[in-house]
Amino acid sequence: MSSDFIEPGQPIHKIYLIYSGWAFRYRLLRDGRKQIINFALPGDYLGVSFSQSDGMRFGATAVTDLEVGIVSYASFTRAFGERPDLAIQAASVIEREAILVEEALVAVGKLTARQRIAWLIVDICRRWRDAVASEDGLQDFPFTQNHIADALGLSLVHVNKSLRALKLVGLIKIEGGKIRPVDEARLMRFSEGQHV
Amino acid sequence: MSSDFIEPGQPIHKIYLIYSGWAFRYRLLRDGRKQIINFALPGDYLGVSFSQSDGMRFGATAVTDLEVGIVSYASFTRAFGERPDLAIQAASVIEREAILVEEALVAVGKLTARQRIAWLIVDICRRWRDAVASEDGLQDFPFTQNHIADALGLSLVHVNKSLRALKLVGLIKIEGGKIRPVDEARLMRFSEGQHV
DNA sequence: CGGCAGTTTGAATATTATCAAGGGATGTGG
DNA sequence: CCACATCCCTTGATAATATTCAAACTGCCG
Repeated sequence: MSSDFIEPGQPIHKIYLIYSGWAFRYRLLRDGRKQIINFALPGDYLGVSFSQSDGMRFGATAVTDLEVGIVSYASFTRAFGERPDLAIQAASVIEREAILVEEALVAVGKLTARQRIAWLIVDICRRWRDAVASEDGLQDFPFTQNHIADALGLSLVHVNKSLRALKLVGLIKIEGGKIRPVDEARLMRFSEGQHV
Repeated sequence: MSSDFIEPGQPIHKIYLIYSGWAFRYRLLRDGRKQIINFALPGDYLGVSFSQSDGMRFGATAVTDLEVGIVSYASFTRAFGERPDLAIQAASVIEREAILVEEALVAVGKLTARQRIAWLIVDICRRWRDAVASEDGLQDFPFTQNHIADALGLSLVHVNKSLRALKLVGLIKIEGGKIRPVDEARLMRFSEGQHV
């Protein structure tokens, strides 16, 4: 019961647009470990691609219940014949996602465990605000510590200890199992290595 | 004398196509460290983008002497009016690069230092072969250990020690300061965590 | 020759992973 | 309703991995 809706290696046939809920895109290693490439929230697309390949290079898993729009890959491709400007839209989608992945690479490559976690929380909150425009900010941080570990290149145990440390210094709260930033600006500065 | 030809933060005005030579794309952290996002070799584009932004999100540095083709961003944008199919080409360029970055994220997130280095060498060799089609394979691995460190999220010292370890077990050679794979298939298996 | 960029090494330290175990909440079948 | 399983979180101890610091060596070039 892995709630995958895209399986790595499967032929490409659909593009998904998330209406509500959370998901993530991941790649599998040969030994079964997974690296989460990015998290997807309402407004994000999954599966947009111009390159023919044997099958999906990644998998996608639902984290919560999900409402999605689905476009068959065939009609996606066909659409460019009639409305070539759509290609630019699609390219923008790919590019936006690529920028996210680049930022994840910087975080995983250069930041400490605590900074990475801070970065992820801030990034999720910012994207939630941009996409859903709730002035309240993010109500529920929907990921488990295991998700965080798989996304940030850390072990589950170390994620847990780092979260407690962040909580201890007052950068985050954990209420009812849910992570919340206390002061997002401060958390962001911390993730950028400035003293808090 | 940093040989940057794209400066982070500068307004976008040009797209580069590399004819010959090596370069890399990087992001700066606030404390001055840099994360190399990807290496670029002949046939690779730098600066292709559909999203308006205040300035380049990354910098690009020449590693060797470089021959490049340059297209102004204005004419790049204009071209889509006349030849909308070009948008698909450009999107493919962005997507291909995004795939590289995803693979780097997996390597940095999940592999040991030695495996990361092996992965990078194999990746560079493969792309060289695909782009330049020299049956000889890569003559010169053009990067310094510092470049490798900045690309893989490792310290210079650790890169050095890992390289010697790879040399010791016969996975690579270092001749005249140049790194070369001994057996690329074996190196690839090693980077994937299978016993060599 | 002197300087510079790149590489190499050892020692001490810090960060992170692994192993092992247990706790709390939730759900399901008997 | 209880017994059991499962998933997620938590903690401590130990080991592996990587960083930092300091120093020195190399080849090359002006």
